[in-house]
Amino acid sequence: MDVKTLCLGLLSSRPGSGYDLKKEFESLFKHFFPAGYGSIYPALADLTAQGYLECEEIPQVGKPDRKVYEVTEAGRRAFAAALREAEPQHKLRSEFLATIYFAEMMDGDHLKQLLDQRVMELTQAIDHIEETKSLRASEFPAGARFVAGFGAAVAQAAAQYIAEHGPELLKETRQSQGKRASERTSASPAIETRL
Amino acid sequence: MDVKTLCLGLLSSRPGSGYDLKKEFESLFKHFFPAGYGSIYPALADLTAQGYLECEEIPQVGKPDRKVYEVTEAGRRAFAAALREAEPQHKLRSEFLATIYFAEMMDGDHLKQLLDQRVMELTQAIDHIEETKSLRASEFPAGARFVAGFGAAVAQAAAQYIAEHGPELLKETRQSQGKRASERTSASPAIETRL
DNA sequence: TGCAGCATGTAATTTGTTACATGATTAA
DNA sequence: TTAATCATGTAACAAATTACATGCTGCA
Repeated sequence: MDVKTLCLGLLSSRPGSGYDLKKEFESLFKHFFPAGYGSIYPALADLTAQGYLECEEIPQVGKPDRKVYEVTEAGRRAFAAALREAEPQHKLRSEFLATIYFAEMMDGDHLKQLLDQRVMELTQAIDHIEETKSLRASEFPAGARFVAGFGAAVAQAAAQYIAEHGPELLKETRQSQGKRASERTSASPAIETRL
Repeated sequence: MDVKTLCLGLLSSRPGSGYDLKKEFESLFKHFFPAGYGSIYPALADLTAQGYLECEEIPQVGKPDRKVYEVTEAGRRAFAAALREAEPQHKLRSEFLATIYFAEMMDGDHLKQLLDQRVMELTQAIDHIEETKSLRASEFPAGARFVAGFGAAVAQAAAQYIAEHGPELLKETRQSQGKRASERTSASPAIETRL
């Protein structure tokens, strides 16, 4: 399951352009399957070359022709097959957690800032989900509702965990900070930060 | 924050080989920052070339020399800087959610199987976290505890959500399945499944 | 006898991100 | 006048995954 397959799936409900798809990705998949133009446009070109999409070019003034893609019968079958076959992965790559793992090597202010930041992002994600739900209320099928609810529930749990355990972490690391400060060698300015 | 940086960070606590690091990744970062040998070995080579690590080769019989890496002072500073600079991302790519989004196009049995599978994986993840905690109880610093707790809390919430809302989803899609079956065109066998 | 664990690495491939390239319209 | 929206794409780059390549030891 990649961006290509997802484009095909979205176009199975209704035809649309690459630009439209990008917006769908933003509103529907933003938090668990983001995609940029750089993935979407090539995906559409590939799918068309494979005969899974057909493209109608609608001339426009002042902007590039709008290319509206529509699924072919073969495309529909291919997508159904992809859904059937899928052994769907759930891949997380969290620099946030990786950083926090090293909390004891960080200074307290920075750590606090990271935690606050993350809570804010989670809150925003929840708001975004609610917003999408209400904007699209009329056309929100069961799968979409489930997924949106899932995202909100998980984000809620994450935010709650940070709120509950963040202060504790801050306290614990501040103490080891103190210890470390006295052990500290000389100050070391101007370090390149990129490895 | 990439595999390279993380290797440096892990080696800041204690020296070790690529093989050792792989095991650390498995026990500590498995669920939010997995890494294979294919990323770790090149990372160690790069870090050594940059002067952030030093390598001691310990001859062994029957197996390749064990290469034990140790952080240099420059490496320590570089890692501290990386922690300071980081604007850590939290990236999720869930084929699972993407697939579920299209629940209505799937058959009920398959959908149920996907949900059950996911719950099982989440349960396993929670078990794995508990196991790691108890195995390493003695050397589990504040950051590690926070991260482990975070993972468990979020996985718990996810499993709970599926348990609570899965049946509902199954019911809703089974109905539209019925509708769809009557609308269905001809049977279509032997479809290539890879796009 | 066979598998898991120890131990290293390279190379090809896949996938996606970021930057580049262009340019009109409309609302604040 | 400045930013956002509409609208398309390519090319270079980054990063990680997968497959390949090798081979001993110890346990069941």
